[in-house]
Amino acid sequence: MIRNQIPIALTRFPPCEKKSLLHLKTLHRQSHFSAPELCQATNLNLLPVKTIQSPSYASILQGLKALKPLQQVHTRIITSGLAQNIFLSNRLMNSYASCGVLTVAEVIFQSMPSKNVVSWTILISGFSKHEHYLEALEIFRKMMISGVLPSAVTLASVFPAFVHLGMIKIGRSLHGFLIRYGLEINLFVETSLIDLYSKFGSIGVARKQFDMMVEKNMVSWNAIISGYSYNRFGKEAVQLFRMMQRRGLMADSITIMSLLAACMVMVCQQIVGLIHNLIVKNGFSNDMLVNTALMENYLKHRCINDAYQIFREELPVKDVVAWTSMLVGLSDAGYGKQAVRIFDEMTGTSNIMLDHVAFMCMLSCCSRSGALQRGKLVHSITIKTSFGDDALVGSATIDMYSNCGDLESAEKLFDILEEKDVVCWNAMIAGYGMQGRGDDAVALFFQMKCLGVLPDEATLVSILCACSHAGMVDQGIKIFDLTVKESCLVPTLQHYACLVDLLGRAGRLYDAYSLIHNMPLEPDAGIYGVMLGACKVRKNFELGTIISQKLFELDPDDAGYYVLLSNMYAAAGNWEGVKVTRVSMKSKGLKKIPGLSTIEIGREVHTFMAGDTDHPEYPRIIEALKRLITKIEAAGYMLDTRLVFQDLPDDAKREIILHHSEKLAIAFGIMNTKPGTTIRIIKNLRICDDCHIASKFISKVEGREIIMKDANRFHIFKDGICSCKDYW
DNA sequence: TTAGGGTTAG
Repeated sequence: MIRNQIPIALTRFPPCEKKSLLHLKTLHRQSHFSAPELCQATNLNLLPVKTIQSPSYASILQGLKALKPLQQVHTRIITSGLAQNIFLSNRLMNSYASCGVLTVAEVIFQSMPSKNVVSWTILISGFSKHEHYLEALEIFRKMMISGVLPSAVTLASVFPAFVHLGMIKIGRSLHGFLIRYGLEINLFVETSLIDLYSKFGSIGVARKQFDMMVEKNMVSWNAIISGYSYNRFGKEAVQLFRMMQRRGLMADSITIMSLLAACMVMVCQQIVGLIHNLIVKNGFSNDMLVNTALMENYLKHRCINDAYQIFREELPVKDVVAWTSMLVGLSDAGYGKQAVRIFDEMTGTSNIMLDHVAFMCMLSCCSRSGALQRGKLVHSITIKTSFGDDALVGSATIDMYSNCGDLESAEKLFDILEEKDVVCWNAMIAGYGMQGRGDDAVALFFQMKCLGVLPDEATLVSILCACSHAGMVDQGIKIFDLTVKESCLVPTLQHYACLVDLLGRAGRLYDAYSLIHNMPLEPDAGIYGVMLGACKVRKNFELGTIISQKLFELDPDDAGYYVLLSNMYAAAGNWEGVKVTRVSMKSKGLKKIPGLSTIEIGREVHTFMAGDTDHPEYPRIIEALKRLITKIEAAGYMLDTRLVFQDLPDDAKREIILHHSEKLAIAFGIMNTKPGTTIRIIKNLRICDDCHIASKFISKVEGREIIMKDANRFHIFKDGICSCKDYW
């Protein structure tokens, strides 16, 4: 209604521009007129230059957010000789900054004969809002040097920059500055401080700040709720939300996003449903961001149908984040096949603007599932879209090749990648490590250090694992000591677990045991688990029994440790021990994780489980496997029934061993690939001893290279020999 | 001033 009055208003106030513009300004506030429309309506170019005074320009500029009319007004201001006006220059800068044209804003700033605190603040806020944090801080620094006292608004504008750059000390000292100058009583500044402290992990200080605030608005409530979510205090975030509701405030989309982030760190599916109701009730069902976050929650809680419902129906327009979230969510929740479908849609259509995060996630999915062909496809797309030069995407690609066992491609890429970050080096070191190439891993580690790249926690894990798999005990210990001494790296439990593994695997069980007792950290179940594994490999059943007792005290609900102990008893022929362990496992309702082997044939990923007859080609696979076993038996393979850790008749044991998932996958691979083709298999657990022996024979009689990745490392079987040299 | 997807090991 009001919109229609504008042309009439113009005809009514033709020459008296000041009055008309003031009237237009009022109309503009009421009518939400867009800036270009308003500018056109004022018909600037038809009015004589001198008739427009600076307050009118200031009014026009206030609502101006489109570049073209802004440039027109700017030209007019210059020709009117008003360019030196500090008030108008500030407004101009503000408008250019809002349009994202920071360079012009900066030029105006530089050309101003005198600047006030508002001029500085506008420029700082402009850079900060457009995520140019370093530039924002540099201008702030110059402002302080020139002796201009920042206002509360200036500080509220620089705080986000400190937060994003993780500059905790300066942020805190500025808080002190605020108090000294009595600037802290400002809603904006106080809210910025809540965000600053919670992002720096001081949620208690943030909460104090929040409680102290006399005036609170929606944004302050959102800041503290998101602060709790960010610090993984899901329950507290929800509690504060309830408090907010009791004060009569309605949740906006930001509140809901923060609550959904809180649910991601809680194991409480019910709350997700409640928030879903809130979304519908408060009218956010069409919000893409809210829907994406809700979908992630359903995936996290494995409510896959609800997630699909949102993805397919509530998100008619999906951006790259929605696609990436769906892919990662499905993959993390263990829905591999569904994840592959999303993956294919992402690579198969040009409608999705893939970005570097999407590529990284896609490569990570391929890496985890060993899908080399799909990984190669993503690599080729990154090259075509010039994302290949990105250090982060490059790292993810190297990791994908390393994890899929294609070290040659990993090396090639590693050599040509110009910007190598620490993750790149880690991925390559881990790649060598997983294939037992300890010398190469160590050489690369020292090369990295020579080039000045600082090793991080993951580097140390990777290099220690590499030494462990290669049996390089002394070298590993030396690197551990050196790294801890030279860098500020504080070793974690994971690092000690690697050391225990390094010693234990090499048979130095008592050194490993003494390390557990003497290390500066309290040992956890993970460390004892590694130790138990070493006892099993080294057949030290006495020590193994002691360790397992400790383990069951610390983590009584992990089925893996029971299986390990039971297998150890079985290997020693202690069937009573096996029985007791199995019964105790059953009484706790614990189930062994089934062994799974996957193989990629063409673009299909096939998964096999021992004794699982679901595969459509199962009868053919079994026939092929039988023929294969006869062939390797003729070559000297002898099936060892002692490896079945259950008290069963020999025939039954033979059946079990013959139907292990690794063997099914190998037989299927041979059936479906041309002679001579390399067979790549991924197993989720440690490869079984019999399958290890059988694979060596198969590689020889079939003339095939078999690359098998198990939970620990790669085994490359060729001509009857395994790359691990039977040390794993 | 508050809010979405993030590569490395095990």
